[in-house]
Amino acid sequence: MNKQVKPTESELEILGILWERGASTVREVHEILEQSKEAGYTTTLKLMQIMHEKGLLKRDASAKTHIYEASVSQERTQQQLLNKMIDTVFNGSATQLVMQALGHHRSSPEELDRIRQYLNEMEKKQS
Amino acid sequence: MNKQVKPTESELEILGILWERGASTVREVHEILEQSKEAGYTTTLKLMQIMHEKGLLKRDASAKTHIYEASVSQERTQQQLLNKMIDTVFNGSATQLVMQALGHHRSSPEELDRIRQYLNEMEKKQS
DNA sequence: CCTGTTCTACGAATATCTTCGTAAACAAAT
DNA sequence: ATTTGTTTACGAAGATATTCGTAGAACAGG
Repeated sequence: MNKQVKPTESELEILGILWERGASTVREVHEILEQSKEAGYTTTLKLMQIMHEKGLLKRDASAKTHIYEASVSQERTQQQLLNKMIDTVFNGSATQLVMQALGHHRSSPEELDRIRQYLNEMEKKQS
Repeated sequence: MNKQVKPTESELEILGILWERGASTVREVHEILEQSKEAGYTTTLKLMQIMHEKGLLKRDASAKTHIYEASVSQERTQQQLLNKMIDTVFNGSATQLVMQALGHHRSSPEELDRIRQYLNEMEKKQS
C-alpha cells in the first residue's frame, strides 16, 4: 500500500482544477486559480513543480510547454481527507459527519432520493 | 459575522480534547495528547497560549494554574471545515461527500435508519 | 538574424507552524 | 530558609509552506 502524500491547502486547489479539467498547462491552471485568488504566475508554476516532485502530479515535458495531470485520484484523496476529518473532528463517527453535512446544505429532493437509494443498497450488501 | 480563525492540525487535536473534556488545565490536555503523540509539555503550553491569542480558547487565569476552555463550538468548527472541503475537494456537492463517507465506513442498520429519518425531516421542512 | 513574448528552472525571501530550552514566579515539603 | 517541583512567559530555532524575482531557453513574427 503506497501511503499517499498529504496535499497542502494550495495543492488541493490545484488538484481540484486538474481533476475537473484533466491534463492542463500551468498557464491554464493559473488562469482559473486567479479568478478566486491573488497569485503570480511563477507561484503557480513553482507549486506545480513541487507537486510533481512529491508525486502528486505527472507531467509530459516533451514539448516546451509542459502538460500536467493529477497522478492521485480524486476519490482516493477524498477518502484520505474524510478519514482524517472524521477521526479528529467528528469523534470517529461518519454518521455524525453525514448529518452535519446534510443539515447545512440545501439538497434537492432528487439528491435526497439518491442518498436513500444508496442507503438501501448498502443495507443489502451488509447482511 | 465573526469570521472564524481556521485551526491548524495540532490545534484541532487540542480542541478535540477540550470539546470532550470541557475546561481543563494544560497538564490535563497534555497528558491525553501524549498518549497518541510525542510532545514536550512546553510545546503543548505554547500551543494553547497561541490558541488563546487567536481567540480559539478562553482561559481563567485567576489561579496560578490556568484553566482553558474552547471558545469555538465543535459544531461551528465542523461546519467550517466541511464547507471548505466540499468546496475544494468535492466539487461543491455535499451529496457527493455524503455518499463517499457512507461508502467506506461500516455503519450499523440503526445508524442508517437515523440518517433516513433525518432525510425525511429535511424534506418536510423544505416544502 | 533580431526582438519581444512565453516558458521553465533556480534560489531565496517571507510567512506560518511546531518544537523546545531557559528563566522567573509560586507553592509545598523538609 | 532552602530545596524541590510545577507552572507560566518568552524567545528563538527548526520545519514546512508560500511567494516571487531573475535568468536563460524556446519560440513566433517581422
